[in-house]
Amino acid sequence: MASSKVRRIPRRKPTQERSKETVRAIVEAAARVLVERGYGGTNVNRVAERAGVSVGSLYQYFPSKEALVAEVARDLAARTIAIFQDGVVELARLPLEEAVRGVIERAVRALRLDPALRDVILEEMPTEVFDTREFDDLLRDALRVYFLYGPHRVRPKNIELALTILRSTVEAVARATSTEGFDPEEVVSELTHLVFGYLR
Amino acid sequence: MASSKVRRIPRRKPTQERSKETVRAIVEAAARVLVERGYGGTNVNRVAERAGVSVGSLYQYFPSKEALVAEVARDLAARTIAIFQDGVVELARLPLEEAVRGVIERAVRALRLDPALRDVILEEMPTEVFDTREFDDLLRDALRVYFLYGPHRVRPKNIELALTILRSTVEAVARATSTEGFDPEEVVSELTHLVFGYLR
Amino acid sequence: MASSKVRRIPRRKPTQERSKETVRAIVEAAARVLVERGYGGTNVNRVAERAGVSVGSLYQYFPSKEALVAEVARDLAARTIAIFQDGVVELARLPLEEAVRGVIERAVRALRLDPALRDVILEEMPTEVFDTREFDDLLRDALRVYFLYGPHRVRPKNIELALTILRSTVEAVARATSTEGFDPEEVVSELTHLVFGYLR
Amino acid sequence: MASSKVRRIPRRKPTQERSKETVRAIVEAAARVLVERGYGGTNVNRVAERAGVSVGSLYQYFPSKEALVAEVARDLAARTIAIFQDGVVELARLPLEEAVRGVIERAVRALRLDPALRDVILEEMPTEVFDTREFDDLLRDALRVYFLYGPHRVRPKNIELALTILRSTVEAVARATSTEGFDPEEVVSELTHLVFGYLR
DNA sequence: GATGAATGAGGTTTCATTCAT
DNA sequence: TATGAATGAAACCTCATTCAT
Repeated sequence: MASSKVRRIPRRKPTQERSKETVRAIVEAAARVLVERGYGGTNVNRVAERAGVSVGSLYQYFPSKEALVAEVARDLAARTIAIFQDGVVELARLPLEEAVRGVIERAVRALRLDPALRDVILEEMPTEVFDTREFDDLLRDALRVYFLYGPHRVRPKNIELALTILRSTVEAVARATSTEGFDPEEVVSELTHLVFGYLR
Repeated sequence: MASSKVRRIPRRKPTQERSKETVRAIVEAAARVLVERGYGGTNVNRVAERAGVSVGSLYQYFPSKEALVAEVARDLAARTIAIFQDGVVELARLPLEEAVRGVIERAVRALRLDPALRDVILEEMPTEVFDTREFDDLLRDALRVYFLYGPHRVRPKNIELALTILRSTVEAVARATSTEGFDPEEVVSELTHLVFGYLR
Repeated sequence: MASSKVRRIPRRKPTQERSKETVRAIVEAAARVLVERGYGGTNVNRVAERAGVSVGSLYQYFPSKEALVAEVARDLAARTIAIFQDGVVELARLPLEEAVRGVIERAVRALRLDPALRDVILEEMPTEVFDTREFDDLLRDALRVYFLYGPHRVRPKNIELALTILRSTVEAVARATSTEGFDPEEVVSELTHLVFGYLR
Repeated sequence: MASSKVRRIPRRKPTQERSKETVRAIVEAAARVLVERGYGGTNVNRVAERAGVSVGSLYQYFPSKEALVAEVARDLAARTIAIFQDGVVELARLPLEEAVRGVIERAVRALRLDPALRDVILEEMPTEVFDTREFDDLLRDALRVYFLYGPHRVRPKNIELALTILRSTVEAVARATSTEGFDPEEVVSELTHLVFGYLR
């Protein structure tokens, strides 16, 4: 039970160049170890060794093992969101159907970032450490535009259910097709079909 | 990672009545502890105590902790599959669209079984311990009938991709709507819409 | 032939017996290590090794290092109090002056129990771990009888101050004379003089 | 432990003004941290931070943690002794009884200096770090005058025992009455009574 | 001189597993 | 068969100390 007693927020902001490098090395090492050995096979000594620093250094920047893996998760989430949001402003100018397709496209591209690490984070990490709500909400909100701007054309009555269905569908399909050898463009096309087919 | 060194198959088949009861008590206790404390908070002593037996007894039936949690997962999978397959014979006689709806209905009903335990198993348990491929394949195969019996009506060209999409969609939606307060009938309706909308 | 069926070796040591022995061995080992290496030089591995058990066993009976040293302190306190209270009933029948002398005698005898361990406990152990209030209060109460039963003969006006003075004096003197080579009988005589000289 | 391997004497004498300030800041910070967190909760990083200097600077003036806390203890002892010895010359001119009272008065006043810090030093600090013998001897010597200058009036035969008793009594009472709300003048009066009552 | 990042030995604690009874 | 005391490897974390900048 690592639940509530453990600090999960970085102890200090690294101000100097050397520190930043060390922090980056630690987080990267942690990500690699997580992918290679799974959550259970990851321990702070292994991470420190892999990062080429001492455990002491690791603990100078992360107050606990949980804080470290949380940072790895936070980092992946941030990069995921960055991809998702890249060029999202331009979508507003496009016709609605292209906008939705743009949202799906970005979701698929974003979730193709480091699927192995994502798997470890989502499937092995204790739930308390990190939750994916931020990206989920973002995706939900992005899909919501369809309902807001074209409500007359939408078939589903229960909007909340429809949003839950669409959000989980897009995410699940994007993830399910990220590890195996599917062509992302094709996936986006099919997902767009799926979404419009559902709404009409 | 204790992955490959550990036996995951029960040491012996319990033949006597008393043994069966003990095994059942242990597996149930393990399931409850897993839900209550998460994978990390579950240990064999806790499970044994909860089951009202000694650790020694536990190890008489399960050669390792991994074997025990694998059994919990296997048990949930078996019960899930049982629900899914219940009345599946009758579906063969129905018109295709009703058959598909029947498949979705069963999938939704099956995945509504013990969602809390399912979450722990899918989201916290080391991947090696158990994989869900069995149910995944079953669902995939069930949906495949649609392609086999009515290929002329199906829009997607890439059958494997389509199957992957449908399988992950049905499962994701069923799970996403199982913990929150959605009406299963409505979920089935919407999912059916989704599937047919996608295929046409 | 009754001979050969008779067990000559006990089938088992009663399990509670075994545990008690282990606990006793651990507490005793801890006391010895504390005396030999001081509080800072005491660690659970050292204690376990000295007790001839594993760390695991130690943690089966004591949830933390603190709990262990607290038990050592508690144990010494209990033995101290036992000596102090031994024959205290008889004192009630004696003339008051002899009763007071009896109290002092018992205090001196009690505080001569394991002075080296007492020193470590009182002078190196974090205050939170254990406080000596129990014995202090006992001694204070015992001396109080003098004030209750012979108030007319007592000089001090401020009873609380007088009790604080007497209690700390008796304890300090008993401890100061326990490690060096003073004759306990002489110490008791002198302390009795001190107390009566103070009160008159 | 670490007792004998560690330097306990300052690395260098601070000759410059700035250095002296730094040293003072460090010692004061250490004293405050010791009082606030106890011996176990005190570490050099915490002290350095509190003093507003870097650990590196701290180690420029104190070769080890032990040397630092020893300096804190030494400092308190020096200040204690300074108070005790203040005006001690005048006592020589007074009648013996007033001289003894003067000694007691000074002891009580001296031991009322920073009782919280004194408690930490005496009750939590490893014995090797610092011993209180200096002040003890001073007090013992001061009380000895009574025996030297007026031996005919003294009741106790065993002078060493009597000195041990008086020294430990005065110190224990002074300390026991320093933290609670007792009037120092009253304490001095009572202690004087105690001493004379004992000697006669 | 001053800084504070880095070190790593050493401490506490957990828990899967064994085995004598 | 059942028990549960015992084991000990392995994990997490701290903090006195050093040293490049």
